[in-house]
Amino acid sequence: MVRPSKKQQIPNLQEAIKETAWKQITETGTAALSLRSIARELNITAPAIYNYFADRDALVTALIIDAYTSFGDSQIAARDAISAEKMDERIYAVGIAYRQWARTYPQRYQLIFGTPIPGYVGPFMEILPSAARSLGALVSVIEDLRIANKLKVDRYPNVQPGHEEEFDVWKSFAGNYDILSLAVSMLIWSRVHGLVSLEIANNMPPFGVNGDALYMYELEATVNQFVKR
Amino acid sequence: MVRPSKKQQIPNLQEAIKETAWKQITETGTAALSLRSIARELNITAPAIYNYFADRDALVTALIIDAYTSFGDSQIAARDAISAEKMDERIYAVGIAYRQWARTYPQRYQLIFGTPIPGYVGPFMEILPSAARSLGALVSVIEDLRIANKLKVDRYPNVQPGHEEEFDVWKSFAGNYDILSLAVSMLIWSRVHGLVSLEIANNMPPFGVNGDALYMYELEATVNQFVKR
DNA sequence: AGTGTAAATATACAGTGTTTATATTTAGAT
DNA sequence: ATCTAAATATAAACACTGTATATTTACACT
Repeated sequence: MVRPSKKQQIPNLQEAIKETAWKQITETGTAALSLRSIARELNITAPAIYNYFADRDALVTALIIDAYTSFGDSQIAARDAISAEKMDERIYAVGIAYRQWARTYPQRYQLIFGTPIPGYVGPFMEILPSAARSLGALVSVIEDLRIANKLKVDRYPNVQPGHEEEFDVWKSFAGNYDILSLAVSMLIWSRVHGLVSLEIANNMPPFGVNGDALYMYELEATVNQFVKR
Repeated sequence: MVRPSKKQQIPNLQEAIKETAWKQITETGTAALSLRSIARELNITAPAIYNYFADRDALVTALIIDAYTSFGDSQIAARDAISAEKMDERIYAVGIAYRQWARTYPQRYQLIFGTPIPGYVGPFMEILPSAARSLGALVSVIEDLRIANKLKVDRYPNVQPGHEEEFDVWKSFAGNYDILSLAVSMLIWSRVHGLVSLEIANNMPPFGVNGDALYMYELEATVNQFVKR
C-alpha cells in the first residue's frame, strides 16, 4: 500500500493537521509540537505534511495566525459589547478579555508572545495583519479618547518616523489611527502583557496578592493615568 | 584511547561545560543549546557531560542560576551606587540597570523569564534563592519607602497568606520585608518586564516611540504612582 | 603492588526535522 | 475510453538530538 484510496483519506488534511497540532499543544504544551507525532495521530507519514506546509516553521506560523485571529475575535467582541461612548469601560472590557483569553488558552498565548519553539522566528509581515487586527481593538478605543480630547498624555515621548511599510500594513488591518494612539496603546499593552505573561508562565512568586484584584488594580491605575476626567 | 590522561584533560570540566554552553547560547540563541555540540566543542563525548550534570535540564538549571546571579549583581550594584536616602533615584537606577542587563544579555534574559528550552520546567525551590536575591534589590527600596511612610498605596489589593515555605526561602535570601512591599514590587516588576520582554523578543512593532524615552516615561509614571511627595 | 573508584569512551536506542526517490491515485485532455 | 500529467502519498535514508548501558582506563589509596 503506497497511497490509500481517497475513500480512506482524511478530507481537508490541511485543517486536520492544524487541529491535531492544537490538540497536542493543548495537551502537552507548545514545546512538544512534533510533525512526526502529528502524523502518527493522523495515521499518515511525516513527509506527507510537507504537501500542506513547507516545513515545521510554516505550520507554526499558520498556528500563530489562527491564534491571533481567535485572540482578536475576543478582543473585538469585548470592545463592541460596550457602547462606544463609554470609553473607559471599553478599556476595562478589552483588558479583562485579554487576561481571560490568555488564561483560557495559555499555550496559544505563549505561542504568540513567547518563544517556545526552538529556532522559530516568525515572518513579521506575514503575521502582522492578524496581530494588528487583534491589538487594534485597544488602539481604536485610545484613538476615540484622543479624538474626544480625553487622552491624558503630557510629555509623551516623541514618536519616530520610519518603518513606513510596516505602518501601512498595520493601518490597513487595524485602522488608520494617529500614531500617538498607537504608541500609548503599546505602553498599555506592555503593562497588560507584563502581568499576564508572568502569571501564565508561573514566574510570579506564588505568594502575594490575588491575581484578579491585582490585575484590576493595574487596569485602574492605567485608566487613571491616561484618561482625563 | 578510552580515557585521555589527565594532562590533556580539561581542568574544571564542569565550569568549561557551562562556559561553552553560554558561548553557544550567545552565538546561536538558547534554542540551539545541545549537549552534543557542547561535547564536540570540548573534544569530549556527550555522555561525559553526565558526570557533571544529571541531564540537560540540570545544566539549564545551573545556567539559569548563574544568570540570575549575574542579573542580581547588576541590580544590587545599581541600587548601592545611590545613597540609601534617595529612594526614588534608587528606583530609577535599578529600573535602568534592569533594561540594560536584559539588552546586554538578551539570551540570558530569555533563558530566565521566557521558556525557550523545549520541555524544560525549572525546579522552583532550587532557583528561588538566586531569583529572590536579584528581585530583592527592588524590594528593599520599596521597603525603605514603606518604612519612611512614603509609599503611596491606597486600596492596594490584600495580600494572601499561604505559601509560607516559599515565602520563608524568599525572605532568607532577599531580606525580611513586609509582604506589601513585596506585592508592590511584583507589580513594578511586571511593568518593567512587560516593556523589556517585548523589546527583547522583537514583539514590539518597530514603529512608534524611542525605546529609551518610552522606558523612562514608564519608570516616571510608576514612581509618580507609588512614591509620595 | 594491588585494588577500588571515578571518569571517560563506545555503542546503542528512540526520537526529531527533512530530503530524495518512487509509487499510485486522480483529474483532465484527446 | 484511453493517455498523460499532476497531485499525493509512502519508503528509505540522513543528520541531528538526549540518554542509558556496558566497558575501559587512569588515578589514588591502602
